[in-house]
Parts: sequence; structure tokens; C-alpha cells
Amino acid sequence: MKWDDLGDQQCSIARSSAVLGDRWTLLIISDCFLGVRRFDMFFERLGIPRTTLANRLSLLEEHDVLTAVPYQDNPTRYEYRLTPKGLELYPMLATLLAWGDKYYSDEAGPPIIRTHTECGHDFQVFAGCSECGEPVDPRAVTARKRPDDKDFPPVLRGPVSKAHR
Amino acid sequence: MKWDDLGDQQCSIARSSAVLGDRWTLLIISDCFLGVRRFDMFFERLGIPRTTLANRLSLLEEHDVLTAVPYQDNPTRYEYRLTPKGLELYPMLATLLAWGDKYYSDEAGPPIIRTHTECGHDFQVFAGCSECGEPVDPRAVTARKRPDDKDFPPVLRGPVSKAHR
DNA sequence: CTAACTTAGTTTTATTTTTAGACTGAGTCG
DNA sequence: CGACTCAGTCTAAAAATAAAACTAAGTTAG
Repeated sequence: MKWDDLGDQQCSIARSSAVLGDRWTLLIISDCFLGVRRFDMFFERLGIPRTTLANRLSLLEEHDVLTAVPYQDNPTRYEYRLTPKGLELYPMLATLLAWGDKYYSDEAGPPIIRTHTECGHDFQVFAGCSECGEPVDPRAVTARKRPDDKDFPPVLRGPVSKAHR
Repeated sequence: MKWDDLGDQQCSIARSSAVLGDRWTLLIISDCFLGVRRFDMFFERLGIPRTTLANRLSLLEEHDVLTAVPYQDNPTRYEYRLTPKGLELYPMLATLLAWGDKYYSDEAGPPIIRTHTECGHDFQVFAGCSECGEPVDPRAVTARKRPDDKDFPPVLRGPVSKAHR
């Protein structure tokens, strides 16, 4: 299967992986949330090859995650900004960040600390249920295919069971 | 920069991308949460090349996201299960899923529907603040480097501002 | 006016990764 | 005995990525 064919799959993770699934893309988007917008700044901060950066930026543009906005004339130059669709990646990025901070911080703790200005506290995020607001435990989740669906591979069971010890 | 060097970065997203940052890994883990455990089942469901699958599974084992558990003798065969660290990827996966469902569903809606057994409703997840429980808007977040930190690239500004229109 | 500098890429070539598909090995089943 | 199962490995070809030089359209310094 090729890169682009992933996007033709039905699965939402597969379709998302067709856009986000490589070493660099999440880092680029993460920098966007920190205010980075220009080619050379991504280049310098990330250590990404210029070729790869140019490819990623245009892929993200194609997928409407970033948009190129002119910031000067003569010559016209563009900077890259998150679209509304891109901004909505924040929950995903924040939960990944929480995981990374937990498992990959060194002794000094996470390198970046975030404050929630609405409540005034340093925070991490959790995944809450849209219906009851409580944190969701994967074992309290059952999954089913939508009724009519023959093509999608079977869902093996509802909750993740004794999947580890 | 090479694949493995990413893991040496300070940034939690960079370190996480060293494990999760490719087309297939999120799909593998997603299938794990649906109860898939065996080599051939991953192979058939995902359409991933056998070589790549073998590489990914052992990478995930190395990083303690999956663990190989024997399920028969003669010949001894192993299945792959999520570790506690792997299980904790659920929030990230669920928020990505919510994003994918929103932007990549076809007319019939998301292919898989999930029920939260604790409250009994079909649901999606949101990213909630660990301190106040409210959904977090990226513009209500300020970021700062930890005090002592010279190596980490500067955080440009706190909240994501008028980053799009 | 010329030389150096800025920014956002593109080009080129080498290296690394991924892919597809055949093949292996230990054992079971008919 | 021959076919089948399962979990891989091997090989060769195709694709993506990396590093570094180069281009293009201006602007600034001397």
C-alpha cells in the first residue's frame, strides 16, 4: 500500500495518518501552536531538511491544516498559519504531549510548562467523555461498526480486556 | 537528522514522534485497542507489508508500548499486547479519532461508533484541563520554558493568537 | 553601483526506508 | 505424505529522506 492510498481507507485513524503520519508533521504543527510561522524558523528550530519541510508544508496546505498567508510584498513572501481545522488538532497534540511528558521527561520535568489562563493553573489535559465529562478509561469503551457496513474490518470486541498485566 | 536522533531531543513531541511518527504505528495501536493481537491479523487488516510490520512491532516492544506474550507452545508463538504505557495512549488516539471523525467521515458518519459504558452514551472525547475540568481552547494556553533551560528553542509567545481567519 | 545579505525555496546526489512477494521453519491436520 | 498454519525473514526494486549547494527577487551597507 502506498502513502496516498491510506487516505482512501474508511478508518479515521488511517485518513488522519495519511496527513500526520511521519516523523516531522507533528513537530511542525506543535511549533505552529507555539507561534512559529516562517520557513526558516521551522528549519532552524526543527533541524528538518529544507526539502522535507517544503514537502510537508505543502501537504499540510493541501489538507487544509495550514494556510499560506502573505506577510510582505517585493518579493511576496508567505507564512504558514493554522486553519480552524488545524487548530482543532490541539486536543490530540495536548494529549500526546501529556503522554510524552509522563514517559519521556528527564529529572527536571517537562521542558515546556503550560498554563490554562481560564483557571490560572499549570495543567495537563485528559480525555473527557463528551456526554458525561468524566475521564474515559479505554476499558469502559465498547466499539461497534455502523449498521450497514460490510467493507470495514470487524471490530473484535468491545472493551479492551486484560490486554496486559 | 536521523530517525533515532529525534528521540534524543528534549521536546516531548519529538520523543513521542520517534516512536509513533510513521504511517503505520498509530494504525497498529488503534487495532490493538480493538482487540487485535496477532501478526497475521494486523497484516490482513492493515495491508501493511510483513517486513514493516515486524519492524514496527519490535520497535513498539523496545519502547515498552507493546509486549509479546506467548499464547501457545510447539511452536511457541507470541501475541502483542498493550502495556500500561501503551494503554495510556488511549486519550491521544481518542482525540485524534474525534478529529478524524469530524473531518474525514463520509455521509454515513464515522465507521466505528463507541459507547462509554460508564454513562451509557455514544460519545467522542474532548481535551479537558486537569485542574478545572473544562475543555481547553488553545488560545487560553500560555507556554513557557522551564526556568533553567538554555538548550530548548525559545517559546515564541504564550497563547496562539490570531493564527487564522 | 557593487557586494553582501535575507528569505524561501529548488536541485542534485547519496543514503535510508519502505514495499511486494517469494521463501523458511516448526509443527499440526487429513 | 502432502497440504496447511502462523510468524516471521530474505531479496530486489521503488520511494522517501538527507545534506549541501544553488537560485531568485529583492534590500541594505559601503
